[in-house]
Amino acid sequence: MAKNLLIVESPAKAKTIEGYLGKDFMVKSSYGHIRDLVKTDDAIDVLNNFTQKYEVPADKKAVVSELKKLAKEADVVWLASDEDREGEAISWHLFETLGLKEDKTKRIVFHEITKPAILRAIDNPRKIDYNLVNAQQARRVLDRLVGFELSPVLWKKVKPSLSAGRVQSVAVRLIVEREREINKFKTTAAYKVVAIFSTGKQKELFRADLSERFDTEAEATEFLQACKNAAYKIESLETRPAKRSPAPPFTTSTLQQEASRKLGFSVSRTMTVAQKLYESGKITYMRTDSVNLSETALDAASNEINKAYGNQYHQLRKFKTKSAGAQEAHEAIRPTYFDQHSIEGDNSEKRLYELIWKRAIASQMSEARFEKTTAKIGISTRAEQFIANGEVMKFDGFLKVYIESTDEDQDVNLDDESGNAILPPLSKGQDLKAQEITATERFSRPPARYTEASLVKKLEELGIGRPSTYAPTISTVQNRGYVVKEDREGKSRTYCVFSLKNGEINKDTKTEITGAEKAKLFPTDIGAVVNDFLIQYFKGIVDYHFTANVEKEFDEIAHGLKEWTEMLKSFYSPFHQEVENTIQTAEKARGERDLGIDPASGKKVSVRIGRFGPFVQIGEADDEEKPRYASLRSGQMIETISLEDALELFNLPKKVGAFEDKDMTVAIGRFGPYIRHNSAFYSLPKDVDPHSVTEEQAIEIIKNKRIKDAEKLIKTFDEDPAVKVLNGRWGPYIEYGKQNVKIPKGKEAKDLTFEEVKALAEAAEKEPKKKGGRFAKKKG
DNA sequence: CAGTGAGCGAGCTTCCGCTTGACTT
Repeated sequence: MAKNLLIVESPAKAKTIEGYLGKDFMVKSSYGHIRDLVKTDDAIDVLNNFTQKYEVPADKKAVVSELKKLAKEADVVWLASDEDREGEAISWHLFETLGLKEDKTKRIVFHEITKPAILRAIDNPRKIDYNLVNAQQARRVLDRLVGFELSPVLWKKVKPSLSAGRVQSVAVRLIVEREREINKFKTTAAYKVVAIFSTGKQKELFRADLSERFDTEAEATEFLQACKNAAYKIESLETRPAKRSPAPPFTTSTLQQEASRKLGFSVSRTMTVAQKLYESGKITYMRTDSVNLSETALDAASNEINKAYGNQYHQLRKFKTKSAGAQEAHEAIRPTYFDQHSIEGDNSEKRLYELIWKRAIASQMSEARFEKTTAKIGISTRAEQFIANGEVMKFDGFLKVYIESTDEDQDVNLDDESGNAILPPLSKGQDLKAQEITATERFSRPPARYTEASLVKKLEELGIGRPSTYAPTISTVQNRGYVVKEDREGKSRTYCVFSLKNGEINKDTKTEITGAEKAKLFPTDIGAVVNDFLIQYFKGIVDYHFTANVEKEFDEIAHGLKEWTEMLKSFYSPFHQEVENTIQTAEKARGERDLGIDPASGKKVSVRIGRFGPFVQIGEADDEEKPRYASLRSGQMIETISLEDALELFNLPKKVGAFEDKDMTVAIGRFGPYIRHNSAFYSLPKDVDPHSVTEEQAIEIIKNKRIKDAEKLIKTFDEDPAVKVLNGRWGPYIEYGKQNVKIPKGKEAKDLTFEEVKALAEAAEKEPKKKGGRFAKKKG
């Protein structure tokens, strides 16, 4: 039996460390926290110094009983959870739950999983830091109090099953407020002028931008007129060195951002793939806020750079974290072995690994050096100048392996073509010819909608959330129906281009698509209503700085400067009072908005949230004639829908013809337009306008749907035609009434008899639905 | 899913932060 039991949080980490230590050590994992507050409302006794009731959740019982047994047999138990607030609390919970003895327990910490770091830690054990534990308890209790007192207020005043919390409610607020900024944004147009100059020599053409823009068409054309007979001359020429340095190695948040931009991964996909890489020993821990690399890693990176690129490419760098809330219990995310430039695995694993490898290697490489040239070109007839920028790379440095992208790279930005071109040899005073000068109408752009990754970036800047919660938070706000991730089609708009060529000015009108969005976060009506409600009644909680402020107090607790129960008391009593007041005084929030009067009937038109989502109502409940209702379509919101668009929703359902002796009607449901035929539903393809569907189109759509359904169908039964055996995404299944039943292995779907199908369905109904893990998806 | 939108009311929902597999129509 091992004399020493060492407990870490992650099983993959346990395996690695066991390899570093001798057979005297058994290394086990707690799988994160082993206890949590009970799920009920009596988890915290607020009248009695916030005394907490903890329990070991069902899925942790086995871990705890195994650890308990091993701890009893060991001479010394080493608590080696992470060195941060949560890690310290895990050690304390282990100490309490496993019934450890003070004199047989040692607390150790390390920030990197390397042999010297582990051995050093074992040589320097300490005691559990109860100040840090108290800071964690304050954090945990505050989050529970906020979440479990606010959410029920929403159930009463808005809608059941909603939720609010310190983190999620701010995430929703960011998205709601960004959407409103976009809605109220006023686009302005200006003319941007670009010239193509030639030196006179063959093929020596380059581009230069005018230093100013023109607000009106008249000013732009006046400028081009003046250019007709102008002479151009280089008035100044400046060349200066420039350099660019590599970014630090990845943290969770920067990995999520870069994987989103470069690989198109969602935040959760990045984490799933990274988890696989971590478990197979290819990268270090993937939930980290640290940009630090271990000495071992710095050496390995240095060796690899010298070997692969030469030592002029190596530059030792130590990065400091910029994010305020960082706890830095781990290293930055880096490859375990720098000499592995790529790995075996599936495609996404390979790509993510390469991204991590490149970023980590580049962070230890020398800067890239450039020579930047700026030429200012005078116009004989005008005061403005054209400016040409050129850039020549003198030494590639870290750019040999890695170019960091930015959010702006994703947007199509026609204004941003300037910069890095190569200029021909130029000299001061040189005369130039203008081949072509164009003045193009360009529009100002509203702030960008959040992507999952840019929301994570913003949350991290505000110090809200932790590496382990960024991905789950994004799921939560979507599962609650506060936010949707969607593509939206853009609108086309026209713009003018004036060009001066061969002494003539031509006007051209072009069209472009604007406002198209891909995988962006949009608020829903319920998200907006909940947000406004929280801002009205709980301004302090949804304040962008609330987390940062309480974090300061948690830090004081951690340093022994503040009593954790005192901190909670001064927070809780005014907060609880607000909760009580709100329950007493607040009206039910339905997000109602009046749109005006329906010209056809003279009745009031309003929009609000109902049981089935947002809808328009014409007329009022106490009118003699009943009000008429229609659901809003996806993409329409209460706060932005126009009277015209709202009335348009009532032009349907509409008969479009008949097929097989039954009428076909087109209508718009919550999930978009559809055709109803013989009590069946057929969704309209996205490119078909529901208001102008023809009979032929409708028949075509119905036929296509039937063909697709027939392809899925394996068999039906004479005994009950509603029962079907179908081919699904994960193999064959039975559709029996409202439930779908999986077909057990070893059964051929096409050989099933009706009796067998019935038996399977009934067995499935009796069997209580297996619950997934603690993280199984819940229905939204 | 989609057509609806009254009202009653039992019983339920909910937080953030550590961790992995189990699970999916």
